[in-house]
Amino acid sequence: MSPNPPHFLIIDGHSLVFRCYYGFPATLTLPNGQPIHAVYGFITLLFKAIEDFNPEHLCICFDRKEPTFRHILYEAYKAHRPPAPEDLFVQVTLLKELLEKLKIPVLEVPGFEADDLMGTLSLEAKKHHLHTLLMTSDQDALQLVDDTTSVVMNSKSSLPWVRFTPEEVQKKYQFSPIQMIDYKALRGDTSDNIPGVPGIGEKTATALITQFSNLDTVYAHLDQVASASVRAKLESGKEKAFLSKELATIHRETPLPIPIEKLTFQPNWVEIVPVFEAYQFKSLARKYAAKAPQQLGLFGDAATPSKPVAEKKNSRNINTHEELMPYLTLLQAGSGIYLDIALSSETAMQADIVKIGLFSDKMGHVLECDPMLLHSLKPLLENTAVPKTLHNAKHAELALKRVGIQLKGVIADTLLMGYLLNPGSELSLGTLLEKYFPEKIFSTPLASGQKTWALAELTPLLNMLIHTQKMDTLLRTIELPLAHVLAEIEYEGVCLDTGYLSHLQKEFSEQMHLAKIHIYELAGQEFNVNSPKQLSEILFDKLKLPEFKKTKTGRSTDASVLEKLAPNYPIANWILKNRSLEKLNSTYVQVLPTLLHPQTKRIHATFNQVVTMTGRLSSSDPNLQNIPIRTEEGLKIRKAFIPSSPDRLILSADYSQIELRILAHLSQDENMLRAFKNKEDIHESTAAIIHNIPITEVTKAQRSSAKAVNFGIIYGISSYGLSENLTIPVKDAKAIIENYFATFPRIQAFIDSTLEQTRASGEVATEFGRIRRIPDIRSSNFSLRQFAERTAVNTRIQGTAADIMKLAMIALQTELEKRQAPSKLIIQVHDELVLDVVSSELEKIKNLVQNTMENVVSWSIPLSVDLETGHTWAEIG
DNA sequence: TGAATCACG
DNA sequence: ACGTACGTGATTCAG
Repeated sequence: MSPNPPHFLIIDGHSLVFRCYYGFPATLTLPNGQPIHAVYGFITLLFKAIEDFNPEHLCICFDRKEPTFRHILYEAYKAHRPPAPEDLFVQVTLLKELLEKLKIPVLEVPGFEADDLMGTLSLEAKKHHLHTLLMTSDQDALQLVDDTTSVVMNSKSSLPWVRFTPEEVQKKYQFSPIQMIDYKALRGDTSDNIPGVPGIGEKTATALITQFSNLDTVYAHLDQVASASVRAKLESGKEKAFLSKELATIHRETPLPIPIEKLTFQPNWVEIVPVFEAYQFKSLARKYAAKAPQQLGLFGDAATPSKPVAEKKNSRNINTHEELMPYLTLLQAGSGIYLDIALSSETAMQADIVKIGLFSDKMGHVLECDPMLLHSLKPLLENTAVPKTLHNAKHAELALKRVGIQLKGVIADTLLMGYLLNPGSELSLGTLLEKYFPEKIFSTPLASGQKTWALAELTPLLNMLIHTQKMDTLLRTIELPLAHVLAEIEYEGVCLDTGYLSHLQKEFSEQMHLAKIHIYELAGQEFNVNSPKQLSEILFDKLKLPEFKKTKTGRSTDASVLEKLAPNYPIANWILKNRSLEKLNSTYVQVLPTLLHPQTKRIHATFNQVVTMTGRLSSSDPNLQNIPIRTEEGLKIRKAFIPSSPDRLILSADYSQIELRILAHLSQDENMLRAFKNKEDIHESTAAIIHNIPITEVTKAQRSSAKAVNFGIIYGISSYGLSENLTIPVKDAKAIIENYFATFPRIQAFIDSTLEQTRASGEVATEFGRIRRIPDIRSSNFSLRQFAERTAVNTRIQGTAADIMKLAMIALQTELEKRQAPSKLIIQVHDELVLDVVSSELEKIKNLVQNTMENVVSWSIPLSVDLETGHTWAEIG
């Protein structure tokens, strides 16, 4: 697909080759043994980019070894950078040779960096009415972004590239591209050895730029800087700041030895393919050999015509209301549609709908989306009687809901089907198509028109596979309805007390500063406490503290080690303190306010339904399932989560001991069943039974050890694991476990029969028929087999609990909708549901939530739910 | 990008 | 004799 205005693709050669050097396996070599993986990676990505962006102009820029004006300005520029590996240097030379053979324009100018060339070329491009794409992973280039210039970076996710427009830069960094320079001037850049203002970090720099907009204004209004310490740092670092600004500024007046008109590239495959073959780039040679006689086509290899090629003839674009109406009438009366809602970005809460693909009765259509057209589709999309099949209906539902359309009639979702059939694997539509129809040929990524066709191909097969594995009920009564519940939760979002968070930020920073003073004092020097490597050198080499634990690469400094050191060495305590604050600060305090949605001013996390191996949900951007609760400091973060208005409250409802209750039900252990029926404290009862004493005589230590064993059972117990957890000798742990199984023989039997079934079938299933394959259960490798055994036991319990929670969520959401209750579900944390409740209906909602959650199944044990209400999520009562 | 670390259930 | 608790996601450093 060619973008509308002609494009100029400019590549930062060293940046890309550096990435490829680390990003591609170093196994590829020339016949003489010379590694060539970085060259191969570079060429692969280059041609991928040419395919994706179809640029009219192209140029690869390289740095030169001669000093630049920056070195003259500042001796230390790029000084502390560790030298690149020798082998990388050789590959750069090989790459330049290859580029010459391929007739790809290369540009380098002595005394200037690739950045300066890119800046100059992009400016030049404007005069020629070209849009510029700068491909680099160097953040410095972001300062060049404007309305006709964007930066393209490699991405690990499903999309190969991320494109930064001015809006994207603003979103990510909170300031405009040009302010990037002022930001760097303050903050510095360790990798280039740009000093910045000493003591000013990422956070302060961002705050200053947001307040004052640029460096000059900061210094013109120093008196307005709130913090006295920051003001002092700015004053003493003024010279460095302005020097840094010069160093960070890309020079856009580089003399160009070649006119821009000459920097073009039209691939001549007949010439290029033999070059690939000579370098033994076999897959590239094969890929482009097919294209040698013709230009790049939508469906790739034309020598093997297959269904999509035929389908394409049946596909047409609809662009006007008049074209759409007769077709709509047909669809309303038809047997159902395959639907693809294409969005402008991955995040459905922010993206615009750009295209809609429809496929029915072997006819495919793609609508270029505008608000009018979308409105015409509303009756069809909201019609429950028109069955719809999508890939990721939750995503589509969310995007449509934002434009006032409530998607209804979803009867199948290939994403959810793929997940049930293969939890834990990659599930994009293209991947599924490749997996289930390896013989079909299609372009990657799938074009809009192909997506609905892929849905139509995949759905019958996936349905059949779901049916043969007896997961129809699981799909239709749990996963499909849950997708709707999650869409509602994500759409609703959560409110945040940002004023409180910025106050917390100050508090944490002060405490961290204090902790660092003590650490440096005790260590006798300053160092990066966040670097496990530097820390272990200080602790174990310099201070000669005892070593307790190793990691793959060195000596562990994790919390368990530091806790062992703490009684004798105060530095360990300060490090622990600093670490936990650093964690809370960087993961939550700093990040949460930046994730507020620009319109709703709420946090809209994603609740992912297709990630885990066990059937649990996961949450991301942000992860709302690991908001702190266990420590006093952590709990302060939970206080930032507040109801959406003053007349509302946060209601939290959590299942009490759901996993142990499931264990009691599955094992039918009489003692455990009785304890739950009698509403006893399960860990205390366990201790009483183990020691054969009355419950009233159980000591705290006995209870806590019984608790560890109970958890151990859920995790698939091992004597070593228990010994680590209780910090006791392995043989003591072993004795405890043996005694436990002697006392609870049914639990031993439950584990044994789980393993037996798993060994027989190679898979384990929850009570609702969710399947996880455990091939390693038959492994001859002891360690793998043991791991598989623990996994099998745990999955049966954890997965069943996840299924129960999902059922409860669906039942609850259904009832809330039926009542048109203003109270909303906002968060799920595995065994806990959080609601934003209108105070006036609090009692009604509390009853509803408790009854729904407790009665979702009627098994041998009662389910029990604890409710708590508060003005924040921190359970302040 | 992988390893180490740590937040949650 | 083996070598470790189960399931997630985010941040940081360093290559």
